[in-house]
Amino acid sequence: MERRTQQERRETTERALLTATADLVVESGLSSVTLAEVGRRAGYSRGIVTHHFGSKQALVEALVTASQAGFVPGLDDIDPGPDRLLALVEGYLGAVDGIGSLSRAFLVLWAESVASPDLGPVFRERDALFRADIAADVEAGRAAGAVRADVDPAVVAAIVLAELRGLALQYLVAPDSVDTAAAGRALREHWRAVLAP
Amino acid sequence: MERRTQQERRETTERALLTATADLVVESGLSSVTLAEVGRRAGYSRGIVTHHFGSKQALVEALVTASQAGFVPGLDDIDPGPDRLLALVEGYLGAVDGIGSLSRAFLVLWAESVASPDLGPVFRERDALFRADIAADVEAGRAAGAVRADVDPAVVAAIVLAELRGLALQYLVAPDSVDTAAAGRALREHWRAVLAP
Amino acid sequence: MERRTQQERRETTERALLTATADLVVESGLSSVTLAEVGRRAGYSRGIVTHHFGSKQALVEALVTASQAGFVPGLDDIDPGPDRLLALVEGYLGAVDGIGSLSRAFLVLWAESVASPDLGPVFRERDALFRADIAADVEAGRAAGAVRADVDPAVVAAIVLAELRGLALQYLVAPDSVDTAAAGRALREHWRAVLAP
Amino acid sequence: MERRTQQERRETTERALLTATADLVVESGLSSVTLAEVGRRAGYSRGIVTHHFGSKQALVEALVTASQAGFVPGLDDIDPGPDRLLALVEGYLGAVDGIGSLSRAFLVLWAESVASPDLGPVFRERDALFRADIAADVEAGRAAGAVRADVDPAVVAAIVLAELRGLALQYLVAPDSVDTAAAGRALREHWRAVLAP
DNA sequence: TATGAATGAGACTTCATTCAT
DNA sequence: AATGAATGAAGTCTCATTCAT
Repeated sequence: MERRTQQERRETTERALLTATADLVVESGLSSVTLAEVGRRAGYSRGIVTHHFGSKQALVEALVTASQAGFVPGLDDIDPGPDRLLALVEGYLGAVDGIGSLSRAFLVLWAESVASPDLGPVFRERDALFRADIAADVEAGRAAGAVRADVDPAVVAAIVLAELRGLALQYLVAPDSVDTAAAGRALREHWRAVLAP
Repeated sequence: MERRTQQERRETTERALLTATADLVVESGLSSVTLAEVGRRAGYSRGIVTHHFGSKQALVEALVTASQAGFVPGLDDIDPGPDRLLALVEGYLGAVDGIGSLSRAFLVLWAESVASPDLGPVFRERDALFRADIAADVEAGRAAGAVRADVDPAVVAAIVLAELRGLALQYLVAPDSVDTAAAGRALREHWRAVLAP
Repeated sequence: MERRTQQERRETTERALLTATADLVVESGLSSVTLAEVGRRAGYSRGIVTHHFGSKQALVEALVTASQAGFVPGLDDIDPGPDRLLALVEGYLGAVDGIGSLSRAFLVLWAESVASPDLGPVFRERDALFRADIAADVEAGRAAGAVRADVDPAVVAAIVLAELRGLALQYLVAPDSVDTAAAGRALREHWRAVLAP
Repeated sequence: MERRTQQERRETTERALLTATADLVVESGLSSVTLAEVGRRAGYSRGIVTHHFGSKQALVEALVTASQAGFVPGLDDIDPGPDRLLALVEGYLGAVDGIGSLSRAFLVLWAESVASPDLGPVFRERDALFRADIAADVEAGRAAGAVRADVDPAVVAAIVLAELRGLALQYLVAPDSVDTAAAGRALREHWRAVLAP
């Protein structure tokens, strides 16, 4: 046992608890995760979660926050427009098979949020932001003449969101059933062709 | 009050219980549905569900079975091939805004099955069948020269499944956020263009 | 086991639960009463209290209500005035050594309500009513010339309340330390002498 | 910041902790006082109480001891007899509205001790001493011919204890409901009249 | 001296299930 | 067929206590 400051101990423990929670969420869903099991999985006691987060609700909120990091690096460096959309599609699906616990948990929580009064609002808002970004890409393309005038940005946004989350979930629950990288390349071509003037 | 046979009374009650369960699943998710609440919502007492179905597990299984009816009528009359795929895409998304309680519950259960050891296998299998049907359409089209040779049927199947379920769920949780009928028409055009030789 | 209606079963059980709760409150105080122990003491299971009352709070409220019956019979037949006050004092203290579980629990709850945000308001209100009744007796006596003009009804009321509850509690916690019947007779004489014009 | 010895710092902290405990006891009762809240209220951390007192039990014992100081100054200078009793009654009730945290906590603890296996014995013993003092005053008066022969010292003692504690508690929970100073003067007159030969 | 991380016993509550009515 | 009384397993949360910093 090394000497560590209280601050370090706290951070180490909380990270371990979030990771354990993420793993359990992916394995069996949020509602069947128990605080005792999270503590045990993280290598601590039954009461550790309450000690650190105060309640299950607060643990889940911390997990949602921690899991929200987008997993396409470098995307923010690209200006809004069709190229950014194409990079997002291929990048997202290309990264799916290497994502960590937290990102896997994000996908599961997104699915479970569909009928959850607690999670619902959070993910509704996040989906709206996601769609707004994509719609902005389409709008920018139309304004620059790089995208056909008759495509509806809102419809494109909804379809892309459906494709990315839907494929990622299929891969998550049955990795052998779908080649996400190939799907990413295919979708890049689709959208390139469909959006081109 | 008409006279009815015992059989009829039983069926009426069970249908009411399944509908009540479906509504509750859509409202707040399967895990927060309680047998007492199902009975109350259906207009009966706390014990009615156990009396009819024996256990919660049996109720859920009955709901899953009852909710599985595909909601694109007439699809079985079309021969496998790209036309059937196009009809499915447009028909599915065109029907989304009019589906009943049971079909809405199916979508929610599908989402919740992602991390559920109980529901998971059932929906995994159903997804596989869905993809197989779509892949068969693509294969048939390739064999007949009506589809480009370089499209991968499995990739198309996974993408279409993602699009349909993903858009339906977006509509379910936020009806104002997506125009499913427009998305259906757009996707029909996409696939027509992408699959054409 | 006799046959009984559901209604009878429910009433029998609830009465048993309230009595068990009262006994436990007298023995060790409200805050150390557990629902499991109440169930066990009443001859039922751990979960029976929640089944019948829904929560500990509701059980306590039911106990407070059930324990509030005044324990001086026939007092309501006497008109307001000093005679009623004298009858109350002697009757109350004469009855103390024969009171049942519920009335004993009432005394304990009154004592515990002193610093309890939950019980406090209920007993504050009840004390106010008690004092109002006594003050009314004094007022009526003054109006009729049967009580000295210079006694303050509010002061008398507060003192009588203090005497009755204070003596009853002393008897409850240490029956050998105080002869409540003798105290009742003595107080009757005190008040007769003090109130007389 | 003055320099102080370790001893002084320790005493300052412990006094702050006892005062904080007393305030919390008055506000919401002993059983809902938590060590963490005591520490916080006193301006320290969660662990401070354990650090100084070792356990909750020890804290409570220290509070009971510290709160026991009688609050009628000068009483010990009067010889046993009816005059001392009269001075006690009027002095006690005259001082009630100015007592500090610790004395308020004493009253609350006395009430809560009614059904507390822990506190009970301590306060039983203290009540017995209190009654013995009063009974001694009555006895002394009878021996000196200053008190009627037919009064029972034990009965007087129990009644006086009931009156003082009962009125003090009424004032504590509802200061507007009782004028303790007026009650003190009234009771002094009562007892003077009742005890006189 | 003081803080606060970690533990675990024990409480309340929910809820599927069993069974008498 | 239907009700609802009773059970008990399992979860969340509180909190005194121990111990590292």
